[in-house]
Amino acid sequence: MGREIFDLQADILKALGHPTRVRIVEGLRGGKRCVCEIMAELQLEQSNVSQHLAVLKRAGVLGSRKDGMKVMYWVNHPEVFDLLDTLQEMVVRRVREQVRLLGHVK
Amino acid sequence: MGREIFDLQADILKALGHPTRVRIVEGLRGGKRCVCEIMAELQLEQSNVSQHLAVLKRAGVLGSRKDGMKVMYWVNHPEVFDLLDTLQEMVVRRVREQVRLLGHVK
DNA sequence: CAAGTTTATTAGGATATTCTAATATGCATT
DNA sequence: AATGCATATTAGAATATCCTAATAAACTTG
Repeated sequence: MGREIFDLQADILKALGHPTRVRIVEGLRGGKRCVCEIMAELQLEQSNVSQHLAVLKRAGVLGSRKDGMKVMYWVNHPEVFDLLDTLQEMVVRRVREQVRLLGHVK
Repeated sequence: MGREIFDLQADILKALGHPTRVRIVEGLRGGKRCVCEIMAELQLEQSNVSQHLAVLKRAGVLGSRKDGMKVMYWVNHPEVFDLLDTLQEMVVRRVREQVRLLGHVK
C-alpha cells in the first residue's frame, strides 16, 4: 500500500474537517487542557467529545497524557495554528467580498 | 442557523480532506487548467474527477469557467497553497521523527 | 443538423461518519 | 474493598461520502 504525501496531508485535513474538532484545536492554543475543561467549553456530550479527541489523536494532531485523575490533551504541531489562522483569513476575506457584492445590489 | 467561523473553516478543511482533492489543488499551483489535463494527470474516472472538482468548487476553493470546448478550473485563494505547504512540513517533520525513533531501536 | 468532444449529473451500492445512550475502565479516596 | 470521578469504548441508527457505470447536457465542427 503506497502511502503518498497527499494521503498523509489528506488524513490531517480530514481529521480537522469538523466544526467541533476545529473548536477543540482552537481551544488548545493556550497549551495543554484536560478533557473536563474542553468539554465544559464545548457544551457537548462527554462521549462525543471523547470521540472527536480520539479522531484528532489518531491523526497525530493531538497528544495526550494522564495527569492524576485528569487526562490532558495538547496540539502536537504548532503549525496547526498557522493553518487555522490562514483559513480564518480566507473565510474573512470571502465574507468581506460577499458583503461588497451585496452593497452593489442595494 | 448560526453559521460560525469554525463551521466555515471546517467546510474548507473537509473539502480538502481527500487525497484526490489534495492532488487536484496541488496540480493547480501553476494556474488554470482544463479538466482534461487534470484528468490525464490523475488517471482516474472522468465522473469521479468531475465530482471531486464539484466538491472543491462548492466549498469555494476552486473557481471555473468555460473556455471554448474546455472547462478551466483554478484555485480561488492563494492561501490554500500555503496551507498545503504547512501541511507538508508537518508530515515531513513527523516522518523524520519516526525514522529517528526507529534508528534508536536498531 | 448530425456526429463528436468535453464535462456534468444521476443512480446505486459499499463504506464511513456522526451522534446518543449505555456501559466499561482506571484511578483516588474513603 | 467500596464508592466516586474522569474518561474511554461500544452499539446502533441516521446520514454522508465515495466510487463505478450509465446517461445527459453543452458545445463545436463537419
